[in-house]
Amino acid sequence: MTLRNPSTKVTILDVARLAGVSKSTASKALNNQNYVSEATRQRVLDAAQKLNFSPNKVAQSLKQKRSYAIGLITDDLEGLFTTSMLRGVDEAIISHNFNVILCNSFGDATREKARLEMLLARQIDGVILLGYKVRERGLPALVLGDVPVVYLYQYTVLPGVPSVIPDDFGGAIIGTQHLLELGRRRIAFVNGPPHYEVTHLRRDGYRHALETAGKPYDPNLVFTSRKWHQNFGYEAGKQLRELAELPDAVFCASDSLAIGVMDALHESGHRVPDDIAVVGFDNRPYSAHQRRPLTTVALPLKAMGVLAGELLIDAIMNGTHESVVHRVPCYLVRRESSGT
Amino acid sequence: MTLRNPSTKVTILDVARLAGVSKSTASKALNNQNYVSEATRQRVLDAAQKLNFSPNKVAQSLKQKRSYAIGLITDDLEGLFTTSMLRGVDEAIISHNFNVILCNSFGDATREKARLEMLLARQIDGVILLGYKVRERGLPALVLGDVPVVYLYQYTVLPGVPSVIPDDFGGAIIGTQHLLELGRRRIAFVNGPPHYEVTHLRRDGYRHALETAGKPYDPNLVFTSRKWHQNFGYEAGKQLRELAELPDAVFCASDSLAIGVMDALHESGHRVPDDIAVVGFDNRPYSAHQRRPLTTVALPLKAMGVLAGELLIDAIMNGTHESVVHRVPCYLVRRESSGT
DNA sequence: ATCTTATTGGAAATCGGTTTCCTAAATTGA
DNA sequence: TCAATTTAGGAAACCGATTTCCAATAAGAT
Repeated sequence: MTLRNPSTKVTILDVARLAGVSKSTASKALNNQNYVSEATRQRVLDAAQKLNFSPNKVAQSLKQKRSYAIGLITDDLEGLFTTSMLRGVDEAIISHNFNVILCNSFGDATREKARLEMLLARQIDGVILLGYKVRERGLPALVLGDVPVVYLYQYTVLPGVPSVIPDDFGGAIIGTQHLLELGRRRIAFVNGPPHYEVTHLRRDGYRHALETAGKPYDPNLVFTSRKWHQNFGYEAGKQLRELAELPDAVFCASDSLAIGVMDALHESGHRVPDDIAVVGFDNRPYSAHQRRPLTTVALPLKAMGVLAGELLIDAIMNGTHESVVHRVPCYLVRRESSGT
Repeated sequence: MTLRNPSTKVTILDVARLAGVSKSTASKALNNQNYVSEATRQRVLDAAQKLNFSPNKVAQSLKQKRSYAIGLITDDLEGLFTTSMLRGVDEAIISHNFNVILCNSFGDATREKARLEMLLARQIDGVILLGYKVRERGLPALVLGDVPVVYLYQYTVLPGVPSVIPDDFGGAIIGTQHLLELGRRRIAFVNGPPHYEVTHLRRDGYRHALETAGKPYDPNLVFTSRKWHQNFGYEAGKQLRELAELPDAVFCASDSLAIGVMDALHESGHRVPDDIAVVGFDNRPYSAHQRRPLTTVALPLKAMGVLAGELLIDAIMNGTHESVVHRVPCYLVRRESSGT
């Protein structure tokens, strides 16, 4: 495709000439500035329209020292969660006429530094650092000037830098309460590996919801699997079904674990949700398409992206930096595995 | 984070002054141009180093009329496939010192046009259109000037525009041959909805591989499901297990279908892969974590992204536009569901 | 009718680089 | 030794906008 498009080459000078005014007047008219009469403004606007004029953003950036672009560095572009957040960020900032410049650092500190430097050379107005892995603290401070930063899906201890993460504790409460409201009495909990912080938060939420409802927290009903994989959920499910008295519900710290648990229950002839209700956590895309579609506590990924984008825009426009950790509430997605 | 970073504000003039030369000489020295003595070049380089100088890309872009940025518009940022391709693109172009500006069009033509115009205003050097949905042909031609375009994961009929798609036909041959090589004789095929082009390509590949091996193509062994979901694979699996003589292998047109099929087989006590081997198509992230990890024909998503990036860079640098459809070969991922 | 004060619009500077063009010095050739 | 050529480096134009500053005109006040 090499079709000539004249509009690409139209400059403000062409518009000015057609309107019979100077470059500066044209600029003022186009930017709704004062000191230009309504009549000439209209002439300029008409001329711009006629020529299909679109200002060269590069030239604008150079003069205004604002590029209307933000950099987004992720350490894992293949991650399942990344994209939803990306989409949220894009949605939030595009409405302010900003754009995202995307980079993948592969979680490598050297590469991350190189990307940051490249982004700064492009005069980006802000940065979102999206990632799972813990970033070496202080690194961005080394490179960044007065460019605001927001951490997404990750904590930071840097002063003046907000971070946006899911409210795992609250999410676990939502999941547990859902089961309680359905009238379930003995609710087991299948947790992920203990070296993740989320596992503690989710278990605490489960416990909190139980105790708030006046139910005792029974450690015998809590299972811990070594990994997040479905296979480990299957193992947990096998343990579960060997309990003297089968619980009437299981809350799992992830969808993959929940699917494994359902698999084990199905194998032993237990019916989901009739005999035992199952609720997961994360809202993975495939969870809707299980034989028994999975009720789950969804991570507010898109909302997190939107919030991160808005925080950044706010910091750029109004200079507001607060090192607050924003925990975005999770929400329940009801499907068949928990009954009705 | 509002730490002051002096390096951001260093201009080439500062470098020139420190080196005791003019702006123009400094520029020539930094860009390895002729007409500058080795001694002064060294002085300039040293000065630049000392001041930690990094040229303002915006200013460079303005003069050079090249932004070293490409636009990538996707119609589905949440799609599971998108990210791997994104990563490939990023990897390919970053090595040429280009960056990706990312936009989501949600498959909406109006929005896509708006994004394209914004990207063009940013003086991007090329565009990758990534998407599932069929794009209204001619649209980009309307907006784009002489900016090269590459279609990714999608055909185009536009002249001079290359597209990069997976080789579904070849992939189906690979999957079928794998089963043949394992000694399987009666190989069934579970296909997706017939209104997709891939379903025909994949079935044709299956058929081609069979016939090349001297095996007859038996329509009774071919099942067509109405949707791609796992549940529809489960239904196909139920039909399959009611055949008078059970096949010793099933090749499925997608991983989700394959997982449903395995589910049905497990339910009726058939063992995978002992009684019947199962191979999927797509290599979805979750396929590795099934109770019986799924052997599958992987879509070369990252490689496709890399190729698209390289084609675009080539078009930008050397002006090579060919409207070729590049079919990138799929590859086999061996796991337990097909045995060893 | 005259002086002041807003309005309006243009000339020129600016952003930070690259590139063209020109001059002075050094080198080469006859 | 002197003209012709190369080489090195600087002055200035340029990319395409915005923005400051200034001048001309119109409006308002006395």
